[in-house]
Amino acid sequence: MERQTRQRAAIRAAIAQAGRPLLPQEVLEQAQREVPALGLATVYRTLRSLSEEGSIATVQLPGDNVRYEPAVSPHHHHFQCTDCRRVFDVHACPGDLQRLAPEGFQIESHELTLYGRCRDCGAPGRAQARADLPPGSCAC
Amino acid sequence: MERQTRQRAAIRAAIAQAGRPLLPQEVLEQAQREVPALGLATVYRTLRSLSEEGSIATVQLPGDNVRYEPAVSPHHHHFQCTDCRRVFDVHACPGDLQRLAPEGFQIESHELTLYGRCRDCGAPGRAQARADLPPGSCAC
DNA sequence: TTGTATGCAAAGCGTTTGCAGTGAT
DNA sequence: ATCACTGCAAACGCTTTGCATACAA
Repeated sequence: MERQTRQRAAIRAAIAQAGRPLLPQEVLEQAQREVPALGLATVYRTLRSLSEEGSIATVQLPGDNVRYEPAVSPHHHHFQCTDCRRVFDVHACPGDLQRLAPEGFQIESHELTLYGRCRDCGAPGRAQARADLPPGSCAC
Repeated sequence: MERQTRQRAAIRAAIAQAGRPLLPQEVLEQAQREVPALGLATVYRTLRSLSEEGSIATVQLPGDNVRYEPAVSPHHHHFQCTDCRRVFDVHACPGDLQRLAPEGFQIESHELTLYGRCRDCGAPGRAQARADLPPGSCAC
């Protein structure tokens, strides 16, 4: 059975209070304010077990490391800022994606990631967007 | 300037003839049938330069390693079979995604990945889907 | 007391880089 | 003859694992 430890509580709290999906390293830094001796291996082990028990959800963005967020929202997508790289929840969904599938392909689920400028970073100016994010710009 | 080598030709050919996005390791194995002494580092370096010059495109699926495909289609998405893990192009796009963004967020591009059963694998039966793919099933 | 959880360090895995030798121009 | 390209091995960043210790239960 699971044991209640200071480390586990700190990790839970870090994710619950972040307001956005966190990288394991970010979870570590946040949780260390509570438990300074906390190790990264413990963070990874705890994130895995919390994820398996359904307490937290993984956020997988194309070409980026896994992030974790509270497992509250039923279905949503994500927005990543091309400038500050932070990730935000998007509580909307295009819906009806089965129509996009080729003949004979049955869709069970989907992942959508939006890229652009977040509210803080504003429109692209002298500080241009990092070039190492997915292109995919289209007029759709 | 760029030089034409057997290695580069073999790598180009591997991607051009694959018919689906390939992992670097798959590119290596295919290209080694032409140039047995080919090294993985050369594959990575060549994939990068071909990608930068626009000859090939990167395919980044959430939580999976980068794949490469010919840079032909202008804008499309991908379908990954939850059974055989293969990736297929989807030449369709939901479009008009700006409406999904929160106030103040400007969308520049997007990535969409569809998951389900490909034509070959059919509906889920006794051979159940691998559990290590993104969930995200919804009624949208 | 018992055994899970922890911290540290080492190992894995995919990818990148340093360097000397190879080969296209 | 140049100098970009190649192969090998070492280095890297992120994640996982081995092992002895710490601490909930």
